[in-house]
Amino acid sequence: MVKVRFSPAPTGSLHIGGARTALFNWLYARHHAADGGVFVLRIEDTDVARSREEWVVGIQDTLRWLGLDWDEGPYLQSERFDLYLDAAARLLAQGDAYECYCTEDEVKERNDAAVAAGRPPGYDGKCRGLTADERDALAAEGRPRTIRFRTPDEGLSSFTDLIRGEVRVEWSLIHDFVIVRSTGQPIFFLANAVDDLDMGITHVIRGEDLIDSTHRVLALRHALVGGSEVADDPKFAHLPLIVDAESRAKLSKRHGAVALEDFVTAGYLPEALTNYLALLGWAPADDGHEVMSASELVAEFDLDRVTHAAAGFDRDKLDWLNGEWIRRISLDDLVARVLLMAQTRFGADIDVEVVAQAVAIAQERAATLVQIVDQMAFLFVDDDEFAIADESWEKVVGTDRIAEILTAVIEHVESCDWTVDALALQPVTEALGIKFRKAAPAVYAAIEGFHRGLPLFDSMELLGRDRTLARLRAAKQRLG
RNA sequence: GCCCCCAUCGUCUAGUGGCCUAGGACGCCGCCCUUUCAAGGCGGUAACGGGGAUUCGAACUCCCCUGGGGGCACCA
Repeated sequence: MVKVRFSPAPTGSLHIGGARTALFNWLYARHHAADGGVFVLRIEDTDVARSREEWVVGIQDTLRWLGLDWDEGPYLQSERFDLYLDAAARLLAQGDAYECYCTEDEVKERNDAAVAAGRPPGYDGKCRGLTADERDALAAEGRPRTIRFRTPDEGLSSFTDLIRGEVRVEWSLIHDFVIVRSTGQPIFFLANAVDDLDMGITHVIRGEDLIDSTHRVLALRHALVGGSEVADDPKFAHLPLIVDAESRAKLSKRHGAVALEDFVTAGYLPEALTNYLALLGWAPADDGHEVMSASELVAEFDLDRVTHAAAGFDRDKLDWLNGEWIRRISLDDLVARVLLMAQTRFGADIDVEVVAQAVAIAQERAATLVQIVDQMAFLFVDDDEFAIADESWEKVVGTDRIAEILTAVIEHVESCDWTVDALALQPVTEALGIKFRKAAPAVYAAIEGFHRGLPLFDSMELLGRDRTLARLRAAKQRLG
């Protein structure tokens, strides 16, 4: 039996790290389809103040875009508060939890004092031994009340991580923690423990940043179950974190895109993203083949090949993989994906046939969808709005004998029969004694607006003779 | 400060005591192809953090150091 869950907090859009966690869960579930292989989506929105409906929706959209379909859910923890509060009441009755009347500020103050005195921070257990009368008195003062879980004072907490092996820590280092806020809302640890139990989760696959919280969740689970039914504990697998390849620091906006949505708009394919993300912290047994489809990944994925060290996110390799995937999907498929972007950018009325032809040429050379759209832009810009990019114009002006070249090319295009053969410009510049490779950037820029882009023949054909001529003349005129 | 985790080319990684004069991929460099640039083909550069120990033999096992990361909330 295999049942996993991806449980994001809807406090922002799905980012690279979350997507990788979701992917590994999904891969694991699908790989173990024969054993049930259920993938659950659970939204952990217990922090009502920070959670937002739009993120709940956005995360699902992104998961769908990635092709990660779930079998159960989405469950919203905000709709299951009763369950958690019942559990808290039981823990209270069992004596595994107690009511705490310390305010947030007081706890913080005592914490700071402890640190200043060289003692470790953490709740000091002040309210642990409160009598019923003392509690009533504190409540009568109108003090806020939280519920804290009572952790053992000594001994060792340990669990076996599928990736890291035995993980142990001293209980004395884990202080009593809040499981129900003063607002009456449950906290992550509680909801997490209750739900994993209730939903019968068998494997918890998540980021390494959560490894230390595992002890607390497990203690809660055991208290809830009554005794330590360790045999029924889910198996844990903590994935290495994804960091910025350059700085080795946690991935953040400073290092470029981190939200999956940004990669969508930047023109990456879900096939490439899942492929790349899978390779971050995992490698197939035969690491000679890296371009892998989702189904290949599913077939080969397993937790025992997950690496241990933090993985650096390398945009260059993603770009390469994306190009590989652009070349692998069918032309029709690629056209469909590019069309939407192109229409948004150039207008809904653009000629689909022209788009299709441009895509066909770009497919074998581009790295991203945006690059493809960029490269066809010259076809959809009105001639009176067409302008050569500054960067390219500088190159043009810097070209030797540029006026001569443009003049010769214009004359040639005017007099040729506008057939593929007649479009050959190489002899034109060579008649001037100039190698075409020297003259090329200027001609490209004049016609495509950029000194790098689609092949010249095709571009001229797609543009048509009149517009080609108009642009060449405009470039010559701009030279003065 | 305390606790935990981690450590092979710039990056992702293969490697589980001899097959390693350490393999692949991205990047980078060079060449080829070429109506610019790309794409593609071919080739090259480049790593076991340091010190002990175990062993006939260590990238692989153990210890220490160093370095990096994570955690210690009424966030998740």
